[in-house]
Amino acid sequence: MAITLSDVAAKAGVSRSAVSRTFTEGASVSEKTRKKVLKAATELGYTPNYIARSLATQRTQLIGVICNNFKNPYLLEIFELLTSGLQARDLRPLLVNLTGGTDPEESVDQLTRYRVDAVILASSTLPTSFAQAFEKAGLPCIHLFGRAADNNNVCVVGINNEMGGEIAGKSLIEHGYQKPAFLGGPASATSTQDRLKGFERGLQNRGHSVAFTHFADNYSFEAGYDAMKTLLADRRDFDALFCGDDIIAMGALTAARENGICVPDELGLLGFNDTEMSRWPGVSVSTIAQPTEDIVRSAIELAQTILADPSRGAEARLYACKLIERGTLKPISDAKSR
Amino acid sequence: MAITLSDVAAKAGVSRSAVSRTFTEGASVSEKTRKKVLKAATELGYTPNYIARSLATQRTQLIGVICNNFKNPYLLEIFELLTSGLQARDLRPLLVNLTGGTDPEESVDQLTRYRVDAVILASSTLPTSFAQAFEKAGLPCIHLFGRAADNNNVCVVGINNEMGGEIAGKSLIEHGYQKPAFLGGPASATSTQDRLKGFERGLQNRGHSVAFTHFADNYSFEAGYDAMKTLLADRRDFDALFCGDDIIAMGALTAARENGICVPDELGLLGFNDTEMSRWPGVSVSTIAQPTEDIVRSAIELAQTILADPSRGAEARLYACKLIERGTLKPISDAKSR
DNA sequence: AACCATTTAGGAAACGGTTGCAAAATTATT
DNA sequence: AATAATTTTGCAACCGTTTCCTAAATGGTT
Repeated sequence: MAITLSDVAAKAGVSRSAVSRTFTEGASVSEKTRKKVLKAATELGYTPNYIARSLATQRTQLIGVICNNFKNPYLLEIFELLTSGLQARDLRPLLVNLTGGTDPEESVDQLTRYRVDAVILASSTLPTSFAQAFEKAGLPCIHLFGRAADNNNVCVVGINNEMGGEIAGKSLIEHGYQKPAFLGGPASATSTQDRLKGFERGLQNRGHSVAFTHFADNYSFEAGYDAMKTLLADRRDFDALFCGDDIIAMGALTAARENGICVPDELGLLGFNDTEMSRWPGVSVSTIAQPTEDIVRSAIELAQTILADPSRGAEARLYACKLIERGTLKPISDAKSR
Repeated sequence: MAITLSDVAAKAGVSRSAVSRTFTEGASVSEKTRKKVLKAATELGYTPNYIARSLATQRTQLIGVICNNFKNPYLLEIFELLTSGLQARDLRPLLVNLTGGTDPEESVDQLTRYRVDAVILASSTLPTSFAQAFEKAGLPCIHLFGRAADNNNVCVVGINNEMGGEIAGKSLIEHGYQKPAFLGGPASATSTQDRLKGFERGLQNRGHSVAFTHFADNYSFEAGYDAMKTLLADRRDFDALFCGDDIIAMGALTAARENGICVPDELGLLGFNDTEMSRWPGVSVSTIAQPTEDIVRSAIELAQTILADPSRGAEARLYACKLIERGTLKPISDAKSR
């Protein structure tokens, strides 16, 4: 039923090689035969079979994309960039959802079977060992938003989370808060760990320290909301909260308002990621922005580079992040801070 | 470098067929050879090559998934269900992002090249002609949340949008609103068109009519917010608003509050989809729920059924939807309505 | 017109599996 | 123990491409 190369070759009166070449970028065919082939191909309605091609070329143009948090709208922004970026380069995303069973072996197998050219790990909560499992299996892996440990051999594209935390700490103090606390994502997430570390440093540099640390169960509204409720029920003493993600900040903000707490006067709130939601009128949470677009683009480019030259070593590309001031921070006091 | 079937066969001292059979569900191999093969395979670290297998079997186990609105968090809920549902059945989603250039031909080509077994069109805004383009190309297509036109030959799994609209109309009246208006998604979306139709009918049945209709540019917070701002600036006369989606309702709600309008007393608000966000404390928008989980599961099952029996005709599976009462509708007046 | 340098074309062997078929091995039946 | 029925095995062809290699065609020089 399906039209193949041979059908086109027969109809055009040329060899199969000739047909193959017309559909291969940069192959040598005369203008005359190309015309003939193209004509026959459109008449027959031929579409090249990339599965067969992949078998012959040992390249699938498939990129495995691994995700594990579908509760965070930020993922959607990443998806949008990732999918459009990949397909603009003639690559196709093959999705793996890790929610539920987080077994590296299983997902490695899934993707190896399809011989994906590379894997993009789109998660800040997975340990570096996860990415290494892919490398070990011979799959080039790029850990998007991962931690750039110095001893490992896997590519990372993201930000310096410690720096992000430091900026957060510095900013809260500058905006006149005295007892800043930390509400991270899950304690096991490297992003949370690193942001906390930087946060502590940022506060110490200014002679302060973190009031307390608390971890939400995951990066979601609900987790942020519940965590804040707990903090308030426990009557914890704090006047500012650095949250591990905008969605957590959003949950915390809602809980705070429900308890009649005035943001930003009684409580300063800082999120992370500068998601679209944080910009919404009526929400307007101040946040630490990472250049998501640059990061995703860079990751895709890096993937291509590695494919072109597999001997290339691992590389970390870390971008700077910056404070975005919105409604959940009180204005910097006229004292000569800064 | 990569281990192949032949390597395993050689090591195990059996034929290539024997190895193939051990890795094929339900093929005939003796326990003895299976053991030998498995042993050799694990020692060598063999992983079957699904690309090669696909070429031989004419089945890729790939399902094309097409999306076009990454601004709506509802999509994330769908993704979660879709990806986990597919991989539970040993199918893999191959993503196509339609945002930007919405060219059917192009995406048909992309997916035909990879010989996906079927296509799931996850969008309520695309015309039915889009789905038909896939069918014409020989790709079984399931239009998730699509319109079930009676004359077409493509599968649809979703809800009866007219019925959803009718429930909305009925509910607004029952809750005591007098001048209900309609704020849909883009006017070109079949879901919006059908919901409007049902809405009008629902109102008429109770002796009312729609105050006016307005269409947001797309299914997004921003579009809902902007639309509401326009309506308010124009001093439109309405006391209830049926929105085409929760995210639009959310934008509208925010705009209304900014203008000091009291919801639900001065303005009733009704969303659609019962998204997680609509349940958030502090948001709590009343909404029309569709059984998303059932719908997605059903779509996947239908895909499998069609694959098993390609001669099967098109089929529409429409689910009922229902009102979820939350904070944006005033309580039903003690008058004897209902 | 004869020669050489370049392009272009075709044949055939991969790529890594599956599967129909016939032969071999096993098990069941008498 | 011989035979029949059944299961297991291996061979070889095939799935739809690419690509190396050699041969043919083309074009440019003298």
